[in-house]
Amino acid sequence: MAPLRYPVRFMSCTPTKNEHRYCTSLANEIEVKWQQAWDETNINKVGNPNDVNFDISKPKFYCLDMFPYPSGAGLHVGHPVGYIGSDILSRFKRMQGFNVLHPMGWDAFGLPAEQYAIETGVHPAKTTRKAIDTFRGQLKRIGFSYDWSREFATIDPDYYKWTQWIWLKAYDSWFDEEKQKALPVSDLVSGLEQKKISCGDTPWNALTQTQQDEFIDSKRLAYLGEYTVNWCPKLGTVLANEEVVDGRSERGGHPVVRRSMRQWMFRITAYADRLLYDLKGLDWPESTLRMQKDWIGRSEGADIDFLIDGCDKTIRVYTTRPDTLFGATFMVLAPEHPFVESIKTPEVQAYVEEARNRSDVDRMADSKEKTGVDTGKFAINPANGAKIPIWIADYVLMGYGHGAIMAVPAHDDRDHAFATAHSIQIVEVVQPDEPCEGCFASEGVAVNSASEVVSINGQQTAEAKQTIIDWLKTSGFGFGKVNYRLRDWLFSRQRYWGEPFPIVFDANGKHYPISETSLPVELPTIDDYTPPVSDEPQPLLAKAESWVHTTAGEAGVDASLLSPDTPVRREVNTMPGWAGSCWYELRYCSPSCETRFVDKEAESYWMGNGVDMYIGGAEHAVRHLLYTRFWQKMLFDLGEVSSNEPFKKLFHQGLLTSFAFQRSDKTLVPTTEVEEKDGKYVEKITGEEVNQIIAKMSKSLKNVVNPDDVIAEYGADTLRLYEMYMGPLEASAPWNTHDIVGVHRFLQRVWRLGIEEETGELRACLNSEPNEDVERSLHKTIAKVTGDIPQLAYNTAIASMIEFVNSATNAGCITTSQLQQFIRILSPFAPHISQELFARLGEDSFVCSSQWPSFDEAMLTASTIELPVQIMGKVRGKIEVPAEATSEEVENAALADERVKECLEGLTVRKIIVVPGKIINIVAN
RNA sequence: GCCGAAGUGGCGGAAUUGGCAGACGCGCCGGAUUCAAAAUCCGGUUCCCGUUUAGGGAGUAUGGGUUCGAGUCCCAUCUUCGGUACCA
Repeated sequence: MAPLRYPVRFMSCTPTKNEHRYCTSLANEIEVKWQQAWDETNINKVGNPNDVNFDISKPKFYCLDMFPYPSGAGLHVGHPVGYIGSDILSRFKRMQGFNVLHPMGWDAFGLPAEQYAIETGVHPAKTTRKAIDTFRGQLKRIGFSYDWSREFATIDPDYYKWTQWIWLKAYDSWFDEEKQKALPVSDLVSGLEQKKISCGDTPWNALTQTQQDEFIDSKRLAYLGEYTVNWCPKLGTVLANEEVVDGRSERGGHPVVRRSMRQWMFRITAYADRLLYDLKGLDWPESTLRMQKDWIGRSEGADIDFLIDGCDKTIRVYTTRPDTLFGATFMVLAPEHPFVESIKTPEVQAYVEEARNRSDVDRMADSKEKTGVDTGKFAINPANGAKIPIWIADYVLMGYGHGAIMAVPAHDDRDHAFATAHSIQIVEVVQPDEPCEGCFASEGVAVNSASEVVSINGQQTAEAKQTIIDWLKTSGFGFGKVNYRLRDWLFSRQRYWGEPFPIVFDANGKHYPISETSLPVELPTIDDYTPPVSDEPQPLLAKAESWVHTTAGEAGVDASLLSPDTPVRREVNTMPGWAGSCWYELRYCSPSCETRFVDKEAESYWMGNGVDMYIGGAEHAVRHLLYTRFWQKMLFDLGEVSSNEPFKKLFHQGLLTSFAFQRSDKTLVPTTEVEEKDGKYVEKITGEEVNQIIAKMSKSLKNVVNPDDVIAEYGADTLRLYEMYMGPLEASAPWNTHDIVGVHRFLQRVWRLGIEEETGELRACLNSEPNEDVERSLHKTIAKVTGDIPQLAYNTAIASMIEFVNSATNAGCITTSQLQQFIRILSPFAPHISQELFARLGEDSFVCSSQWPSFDEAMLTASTIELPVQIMGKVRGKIEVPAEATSEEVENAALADERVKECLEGLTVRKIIVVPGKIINIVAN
């Protein structure tokens, strides 16, 4: 029975008495020694513009990793992939003379710690701090060159003080549509007072104080809005759509009700256009730009008002196809549409009730089957006066457009399915240019689209749209409209473990901000983390009663807003997990600044045109990046930061996968329950054959590899090298324990280039004359690595270094200077072994502070080159020519070649193609 | 369904603008070293035919096309992965 190939580990070297070989124990010894030395000398600490010894004339490079959520389980080998990538780039840039900002911190608010607190009563801060210590220890052992003096966690009061401060900024700002930017609320008020800004039909000074407050509140970038949530009274919490299955909580199966709650929102939709437009200037992966565009979802169309038959009300719909107005044979309202309340028939009420308690996910799950109910009411098509029935159906969503549509069954798949299911009339109004099957939803020529008031017959779709929009405008039935899929951002969470909102409510429910000087609003400690069971949504924080109920003065509300002894109630919702990660890239510039969220000068130096390289997983391609961009733009508008976009260049590292095993019914078998038999994988217990598949590393699959184990086995340098050698950094690749030994052997050969293994002394031949081939190979390798690193093409850079070491090994000698240069290009990848060899070669300084080697262009080309000769596209021979040979000389040399002559016998040469330096192709028949 | 990315040896992968397909590593095979093993070193390793050699043929998911020449460009199809999900 063969042993299982995975996850059994292989010893890199058998325990040996030879302590001078680069084996497990020596690697670990070297690594720990230098890590301590780097720590003690603060070698990776970088200053700021105003610090002494800071050379501001050097170019800057801000290289940022997406900071991790420190889970209790610690790191697995997938975590460091991106970090190794950014570390290599940072080290390379330092050696090239850049000031490099390369920080690390912790995205530390999060659900797991709160869940754990609920189960065990341990304060989330305690759990989280412990996890951070574990993570930090693991990261340090990999030898990353982070400037640890800049480390912080989002749960630090010193940090979330400023998260709260930024939120207050948003609360105190509004979006000026005309100027397309955020401005302080005070500008809005003075604009209203000076009548430069209108607040509707009633003049500003005729409004009551309450009306004025309401108007202002309706303009704030951070505002209170109504939002439908999944409330689970039993769990005492709001659940995400995916956590609700069939109207019950996924965990525990408790009933979930959908209800509207007043919650803090961000007016991100105001920035939709800018968030979309500014994508143009970003050096980001194309796929991520695409996803951001789709998420924002800009569309052009028209708002159209339909009169209701028999009353003077109208219902507004949004459509991207105003040209199909004549084909609108019915109207559909979302169940939550305000007009629905006025319809009291039992069928409608039953349908609405049922739809309300279906989550969005459920509604979409059975999207094939279109349910709905007829209201019995009619709307009037403004184009032709036709009476069309009004239906209610949950395929129309309240959250998009106006929650109402004009249904054109002939030219929309969903409307078509609905009309077919409910036997509603279908009228064709667009003719395809070429005949087609089924429902025709694209562009063509308008037909059946004429009435006394407007006609578009014969017009192409684009023209027809414009005609209808123009007519809508003149007739007053509507207007052209740009719409977005993006919605305002729900920023309240009914959790304990998050940033508290710096705001309080008086007895009337009116809100007052806490003054800047009283920040941070710290989380109170509570004894019991079990959520309150209640029908009325009550976040966990509500349990801290003495904290919640306080006075304006105690809470820190400015006395000019509210008298200090006024009783107030604190906001008991907290901010979502995204909050802390929306501006952390700014804080790293000056993490201990006490007077500002970021020191102005440090910010403009490091963030001048955004982060130069941001590396992280594609799973954050939409939300984190969009939210951070939004905060950045807000702060930019308010003059707080110098850059309009936070991340100039973005890179996604690939997912590190691992082997897992699947039964024939596709259920998964833990790796430990599988063994290899005659080249097949079988489940130990049953003996059944299982399939080897590639899957994410996860606890449940028991296929997680811990970096600590790999380091104990091979050392951190080998781990780093292996993870970078697996394939392109952006691609996913399966972890294969087998392959690690390859790069470990490479390091052993590197070691042997300099060190006599028997004695541990430097090799005698280091003082010999340089070998010409080795010298050429070195220059080629320096050129290759220098070119590959900025592109993060580490796998090919490593391959070329392996080639160099192989050729130097074969040559039998290398000079001190050659080895020293090679060590410098190796050092970003394998910093420890490089440092050790660097020191042994007699250098006092650190290799990471040395200069990046240069190469001689002239050494890259050989004096003679070998060219393949093709005849009719097949290689038939090779010729050797001087590198500078002319096409004619090359041609003659090719025709003179014996082997070529042989192959050309009996053929007539028609044409000869010479590609200089590449190939010769002879066309003959 | 829609959008995006990708399909290359036994495996991970290389091939910068169309120019010697399979660099480099793993594994495997053979050899050296060793009492033996491990480790290390050297050589070989896409497949098929040719007993060896010389050589020949096929080959980058599939089927077509453009070109002197295609992994690379164009069209169609299939598969896998990721994102998204009735957005009117």
